[in-house]
Amino acid sequence: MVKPTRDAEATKASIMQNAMMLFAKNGYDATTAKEIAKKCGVNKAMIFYYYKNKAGLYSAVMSHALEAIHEEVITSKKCCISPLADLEAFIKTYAKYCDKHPYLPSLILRELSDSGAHLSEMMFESLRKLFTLLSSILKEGEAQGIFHNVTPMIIHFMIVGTINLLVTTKSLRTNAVAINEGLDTCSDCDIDEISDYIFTKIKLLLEVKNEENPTCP
Amino acid sequence: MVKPTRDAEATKASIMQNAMMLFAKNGYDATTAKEIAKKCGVNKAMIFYYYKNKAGLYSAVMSHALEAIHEEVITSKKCCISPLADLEAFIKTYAKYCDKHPYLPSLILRELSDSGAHLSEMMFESLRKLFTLLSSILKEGEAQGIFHNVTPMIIHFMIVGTINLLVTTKSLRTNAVAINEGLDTCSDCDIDEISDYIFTKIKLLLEVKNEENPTCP
Amino acid sequence: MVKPTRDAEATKASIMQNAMMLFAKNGYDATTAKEIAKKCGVNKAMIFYYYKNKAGLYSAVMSHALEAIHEEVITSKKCCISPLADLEAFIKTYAKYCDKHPYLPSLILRELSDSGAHLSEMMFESLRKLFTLLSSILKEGEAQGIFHNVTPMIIHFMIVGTINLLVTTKSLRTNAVAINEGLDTCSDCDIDEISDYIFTKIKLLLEVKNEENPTCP
Amino acid sequence: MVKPTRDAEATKASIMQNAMMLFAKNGYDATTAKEIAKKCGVNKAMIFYYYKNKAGLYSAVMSHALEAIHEEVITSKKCCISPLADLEAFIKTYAKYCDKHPYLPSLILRELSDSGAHLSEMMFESLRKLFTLLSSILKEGEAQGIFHNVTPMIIHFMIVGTINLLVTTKSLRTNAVAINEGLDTCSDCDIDEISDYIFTKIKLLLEVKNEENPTCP
DNA sequence: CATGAATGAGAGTTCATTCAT
DNA sequence: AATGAATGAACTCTCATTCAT
Repeated sequence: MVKPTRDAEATKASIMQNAMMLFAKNGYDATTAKEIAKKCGVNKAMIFYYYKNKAGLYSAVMSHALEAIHEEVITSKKCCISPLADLEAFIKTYAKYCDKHPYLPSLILRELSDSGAHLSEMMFESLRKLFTLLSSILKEGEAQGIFHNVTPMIIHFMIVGTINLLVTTKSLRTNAVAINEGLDTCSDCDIDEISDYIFTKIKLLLEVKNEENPTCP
Repeated sequence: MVKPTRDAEATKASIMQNAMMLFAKNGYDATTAKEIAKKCGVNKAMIFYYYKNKAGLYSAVMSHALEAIHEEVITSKKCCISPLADLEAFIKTYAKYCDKHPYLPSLILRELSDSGAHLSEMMFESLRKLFTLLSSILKEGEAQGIFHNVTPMIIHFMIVGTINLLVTTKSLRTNAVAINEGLDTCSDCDIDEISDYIFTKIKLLLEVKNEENPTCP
Repeated sequence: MVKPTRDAEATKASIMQNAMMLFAKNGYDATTAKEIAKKCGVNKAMIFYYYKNKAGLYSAVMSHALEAIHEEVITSKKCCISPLADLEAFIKTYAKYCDKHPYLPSLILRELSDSGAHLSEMMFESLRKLFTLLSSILKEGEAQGIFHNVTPMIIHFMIVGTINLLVTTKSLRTNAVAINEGLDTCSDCDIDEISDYIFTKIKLLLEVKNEENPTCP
Repeated sequence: MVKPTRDAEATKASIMQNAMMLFAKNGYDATTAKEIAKKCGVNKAMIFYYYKNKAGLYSAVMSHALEAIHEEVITSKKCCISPLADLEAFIKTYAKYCDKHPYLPSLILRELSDSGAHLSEMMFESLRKLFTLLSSILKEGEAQGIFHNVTPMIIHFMIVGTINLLVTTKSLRTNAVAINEGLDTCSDCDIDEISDYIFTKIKLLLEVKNEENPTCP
C-alpha cells in the first residue's frame, strides 16, 4: 500500500538497487520478480516496464556495478605517477569499493563460477576492461624494471580473487572462528589492513625493491 | 519380470556424477531433475528415490566433491618433510585436482558467492578443514623461521581463489584473447605452469630464502 | 502549453482506422492497445479516453464497417429497375466493397465463426439488414417469375460466403499455387472477374432465362 | 477432485476433444489452458505434458479435425462411378461431417479469417488437399463434358463456404427469425435438405444435363 | 528397482485499464 | 487533449515432487 512515487527515475533506481542486493544474495534464478517488487514497494509489472525482462534487469545491474568500479579505479589512477603507485591505487580502490558495495564481488564470483556461460557481452567487456587496466600497469612496471616475472592474468586473479573472497566470506569467517578458537580467519581485519597487506605481499611477489619508487600520496 | 538396469549402486553413482557436472555448469536452480535424469538415461523419479529431494542430491554432490579433494590434499601432505614441501604439495595437489575435476571450483565459488548463506554444515566443515590444513603448514613454517609475516586466511585465499578463478575462467580467457589480441590472458598456460608460478610467487611473498629448504620430491 | 495533435476528431478516427486493420488481421484478443496506439502514433491511454475500453473500440469498428457497406449496397440498389439488376448490383457492390476494405470480410467471418456468441446487438442488426435486402430482391424476382426455387438464406451465404472467403484467402491462394503448380486457385482473378463469374453462376442457379431481363447499366 | 485416470490415451484424447470445443467456441486466444483442464478434470500441467504448449495442442486439434474429414470424404468417393456422383458424395459427406462435428467449420472459418497468417504448414496442407480433391472431380467432369465453365476455386468456396456458414450460424439464424417473423432464415432446414439443395443448385450452375448422369446410390 | 502419469505451487510476462500531471 | 507511471488480474509454462503400477 505504498503510494506510488510517480517519479520514474527514482522507481527505476530503486528497482536496480534492490535487485542488486537480491541477485547478490540469492543468485539470478533464486531471485524472483515478486520479491524484488515487494522490496521496492512497487508493482511487479514495473520491473518489466522499465527493464523489459528479468535478464534485462540483471544485465543493467551488472553493467551498473561494473561501470561504477571501473570508473572509480580509472579516476583514482589519474592522481598517480608511477606503476607502483598505480598498482597501489588499483588494489586499494578495488578493495574499498568492494567493501562498500559487497554485492559486487558476489555478483562477479557468481558470473565467473559458470565459466561465463551466461555472461552478457557487456559484462564480459567490463571485466575485460578492468583486467586490461591492471595489465597495462603491470606491463609498464615491468618495462621500467620495477616489476619482475609478471604474468598479468594470474596476478590479476591473485588481487581480485583474494579481495572478492575476503569480502564475500566476511560473515562466514566470523562463524568459523566461533567454532574453532585456534583458527585465525582474519575476522577482525578491516579493509584497509587487508589491502595494505595485499599490496605489501604483491610488491614482494613482483620483486619490487622497496625504497626506490614513489607510491600514492 | 522387469530386468533391473544392472546395478542400483551404479545408477545412484551416475546420478551423482551427472548432477555434479550440471550443478557446476548451471548452478543449483538452473539445473532441473529432468535434465539430470536425461543425462543419466534414467527416470526422473529415481532421483527422488535415491536422494529424497533435489537439495539432498546437491548435498550429496558437494559432500562427495569436498571429501575427495580433502582426502587427496591431506594424503599428499604426508609424503613430505618440511613446511615448504608441504606448501608446495598443497598448492600442486589442489591445482591438479581442480584441473581434473573442474566442477569443484565452480561449486565452491558459487557457494561462497552468497556469503555461505546456503552452505550446509557439512560443506562448511569441509572448507574449514582445508583451511586448517594450510593454516597449520603456514604456522609451522613461521615457527621454524621459514615463512614471514603470515596472515593465513589471506594467503589461503590467494592460493585457492587464484586457482579457482583460473580454472573456472578457462574458456572465458580463451575468448577474451580472441577479441583483443594484445591481451595476455594466460590462455595457453597449463596447470603445471600455473601451479609452479603460484608456488614461486607465494614463496617470494612469504619471504622464503630459496636455497635452504627441501621441497617435495 | 501542450500543443494538441491538431484535431481530436482526427485522432479518434485514426484509432478506429488502425484498430480495424489490426482486429481484422489478428483478431480481437491478439490485438493489443499498445499496438494500436503505436500504429496511430498516439498514447495508449487515448484509446480508453475516446472509446472507454477495448470492447467499445471493437464495437465502434464493427459498427463503422457494417454501416458503410450497408449504406453502399442499399444506395446502389436504388439505381436499378429489375430484380435481376438489383441482384447484380448487390453482388458487385458487395464484392467491390470487400475488395477495397478487406478488413470487413475478415471481421464478419470471425464473428460468425463462433456462432455469433459475441455478436453485439448492433452488428447482428446490420448483418440481418443486409440479408433482408437480398431476401427481398430474391422474393420479388420469384414473384415476377424470373427466379425459381429460391431459398434466400442459402443463396445469401453462397454469395456472401464465397466473396468473403475469396477476399480473405487472397494471399493464401497465392502461396498454394506456388507450392503446387497444377493447382488453379484463381490467384490472378481480379474482383471484377470474380463478381461477374459469381453473378453468372447465380443466374444459372436461379434458372434465369438470360435474354429477357435488363441488368444494371 | 476427479480421481486420475492413469490412462494416458484417454487423458490425451479428452484434452484434445475439450480443446476442440473451446477453440471452436471462443477462438485460440480466448481459450485458456486452465479452462481446458477444468473441463477435462485434469491438471493444467497435463496439457503441456502431452502437447508441449498451447500452440501444439491447437495444431493437434486442427490436424485431427482436418484429417478426419479428409478421410471421410475420400472414403465416400470410392463408392462412386462418375464425376457427378463424386461431386454429390463430396457435398453430402462434407455437410454431414460438419453437422455432426460443428467445431470443424468454426475452426476453419477462424483460420481463414486472418488470411491464414497463423496457419501451420500442416493445416494449410490439409486444406489444400481437400481443395485438390474437389478440383480433380470438377476437372474430370469438365473433361467428360458433364460440367461447364468451371472455376474450381470459386465453386469450392461456394460449396464449402456455404455449408460452413450455415452450420456456424445455426443458433444465430434461429434468433433472427424470432425477431423478424417475415424473414426466412432456413432455421428449420435439416442438413439433408440443405445438402440436397446445394447439390441441385451446383448442378444447375455447372450446366449439367440432368437425365444423362448417374449419381451416388 | 523403475516408470510414466499426475499434481500444486509458483515463476515470468502481458495487458487492459486507471491515475496524476 | 494528452502523456507516462502504475496497477492487478490473468495467462502460459516449468518444475520439484508424489502416486500407482
